[in-house]
Amino acid sequence: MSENLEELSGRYRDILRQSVYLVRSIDADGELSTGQVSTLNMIFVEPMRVSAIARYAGIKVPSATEQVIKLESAGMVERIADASDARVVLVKITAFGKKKLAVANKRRNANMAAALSELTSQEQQAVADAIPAIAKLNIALAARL
Amino acid sequence: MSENLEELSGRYRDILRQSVYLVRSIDADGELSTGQVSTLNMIFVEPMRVSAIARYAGIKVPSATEQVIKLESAGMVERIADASDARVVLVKITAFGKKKLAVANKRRNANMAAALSELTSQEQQAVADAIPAIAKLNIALAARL
DNA sequence: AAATATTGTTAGACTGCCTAACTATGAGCG
DNA sequence: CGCTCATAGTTAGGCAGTCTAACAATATTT
Repeated sequence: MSENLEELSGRYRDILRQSVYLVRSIDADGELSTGQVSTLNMIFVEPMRVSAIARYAGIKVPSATEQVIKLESAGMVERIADASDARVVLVKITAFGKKKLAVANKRRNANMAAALSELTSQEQQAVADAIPAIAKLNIALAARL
Repeated sequence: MSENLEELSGRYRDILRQSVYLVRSIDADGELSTGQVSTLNMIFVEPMRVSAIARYAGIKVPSATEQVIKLESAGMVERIADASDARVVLVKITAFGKKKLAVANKRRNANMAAALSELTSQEQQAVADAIPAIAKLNIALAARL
């Protein structure tokens, strides 16, 4: 089993690396970068701290600050104060940001759906079945950081 | 079906985005960057052209040239001429490069294998089963570029 | 009240990607 | 043959996104 896991690790890492480049390339010509879409998705429901954004995005706080500044100057988020702690900056999505995000998500999902449609239904099912396992795998990976 | 695909697209993109930052973070403290490991893996068996490296890595030729130059100055690859076409540069891994790659791969695979070992065998199987489908999906994505 | 910790920003540097322009070689065609 | 066009790779310059280190402002602890 241990040997199988080593081998599976290698193959999974390969496919993942490939996916990364492809998704980045395909998303490249949009108005919003991948990181911006992630950030907007994160704060869609409720405002988040800069530090929380950094943690969830897997980047350091100064990098998150930068992203937020860019989004703010584009009018897609606003920085609001936290009532209970004056050090904290809460990042809130604006109506304009929601609109932009919807467009970006739609385009990205359409691209992915078009690619998925070229798979057989068995293959689509295999991808769908793997998602919960990958989610769990990601939690295990995150714990190793 | 179309609606299912949209939904699957969103979920798959989410999980992928998450995976990307996790793998990047986990691999970060090694001596070789992710891109360098990819390149060395590609040319492990036989030398490849710069253009082929670029294509497989999903980057442009000048970026591949850059990577190759770095690997060359680190002594991990050498550039050799193609006998049948003087324009072509073949990139060949050196013994030192193989050694470095083995270390990097071992560490990366160990990290991944440790995470995979926390999954049930059904979940591991689901990941393994999805890999061919994702490979095909990636080809479909690549065709949209 | 003072020392320490936390939150976020600023400054400066680095990596890795891009496009555009260039050199050198090969291929097609009169 | 020699001209034109295509292909392979490099060089140059620029940009986005990340990092660490140092800082300011506020909270918490002692």
